[in-house]
Amino acid sequence: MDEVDSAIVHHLQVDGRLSNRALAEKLGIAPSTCLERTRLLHRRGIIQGYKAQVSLRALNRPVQAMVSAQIRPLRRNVVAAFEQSVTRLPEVVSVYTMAGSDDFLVHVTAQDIDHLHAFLLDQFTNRREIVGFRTAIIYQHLTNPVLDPLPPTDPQG
Amino acid sequence: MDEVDSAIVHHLQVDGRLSNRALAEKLGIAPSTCLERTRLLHRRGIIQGYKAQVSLRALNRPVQAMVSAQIRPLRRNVVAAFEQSVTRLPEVVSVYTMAGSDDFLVHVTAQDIDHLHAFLLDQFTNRREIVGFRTAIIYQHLTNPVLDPLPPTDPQG
DNA sequence: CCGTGGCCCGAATTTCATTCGGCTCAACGC
DNA sequence: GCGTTGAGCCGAATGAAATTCGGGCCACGG
Repeated sequence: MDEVDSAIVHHLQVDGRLSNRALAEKLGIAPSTCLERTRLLHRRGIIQGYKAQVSLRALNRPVQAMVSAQIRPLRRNVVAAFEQSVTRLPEVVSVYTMAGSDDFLVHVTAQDIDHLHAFLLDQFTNRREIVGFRTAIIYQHLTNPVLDPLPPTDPQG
Repeated sequence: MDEVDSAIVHHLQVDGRLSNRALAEKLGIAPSTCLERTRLLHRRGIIQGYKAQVSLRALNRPVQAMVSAQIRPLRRNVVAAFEQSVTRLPEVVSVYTMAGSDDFLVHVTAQDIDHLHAFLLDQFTNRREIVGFRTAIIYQHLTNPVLDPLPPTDPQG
């Protein structure tokens, strides 16, 4: 993971369909070298894959909310079952398993407020293990376009 | 946005580097047709781009946290400035602008707990507009691999 | 019945991915 | 000092893919 690797990762985060030749040219290395580097990044699990970014509006999902939930008992199998089943629901974008007063944050999307409400009644109110949840509407979700490696500095410095 | 378009979006969410030929074959259409469809999805803004998925461990960011913050005054320019500047910080993955008791949720990553603490002291404690924030550690972050269009059903049904 | 436009197709061309033999250089042992 | 070894890089050659484009099919409207 030298600086060439970092640059590859950086550029592929900006444009995941960048051609190998174009990438090589950006870095000032030969296409064959670039290909080998990139393949190694895959094999080492540093690049885990590529995904198209899709407009939530176009997917008929303009309403977003964050649901914080507490479940009991907090046993391994209960936690794992909750994570797995909730992640699979089509309305769910992602699930954060948390330390603190909430056990989970669930990012959900829906067609409109009515569907959001129906979803919560069907999927959260009904579950035995959920002892409480709160829903907060998301006005906007901004994402950092690129995550580069953080330098190994001293936190004091 | 017929079912062929949905299938294209679906497959490119699973594998953003799927070749046009392979995609065409999956859908049972000609490569030229598939290319035209896909280009239209780009032009209409339905597919917004492609991003490599990168291991946070490999980027030296094994620690994740969710920071909920309240800012005052809740004026348009203050809100926008906060969103913009925070999203740009390298430790920040994404920023949710919220309705409810918290104004923002900020997903942050750091090398370790010490760096997380230093980051919060530097970037949150110092800001005038932040009147309070709480930090919760994220044990795990699961993501739904695919977001398909939600059907236009009745929420009661 | 006869355009017209939307959508699709397949062949041709250009560009790209991938392979592979060879080069350089630094580290190592003798 | 000197040969060996291995890692990493390069560029030409080959095969595959992206892209273009002329044309076919079909539903629709006059």
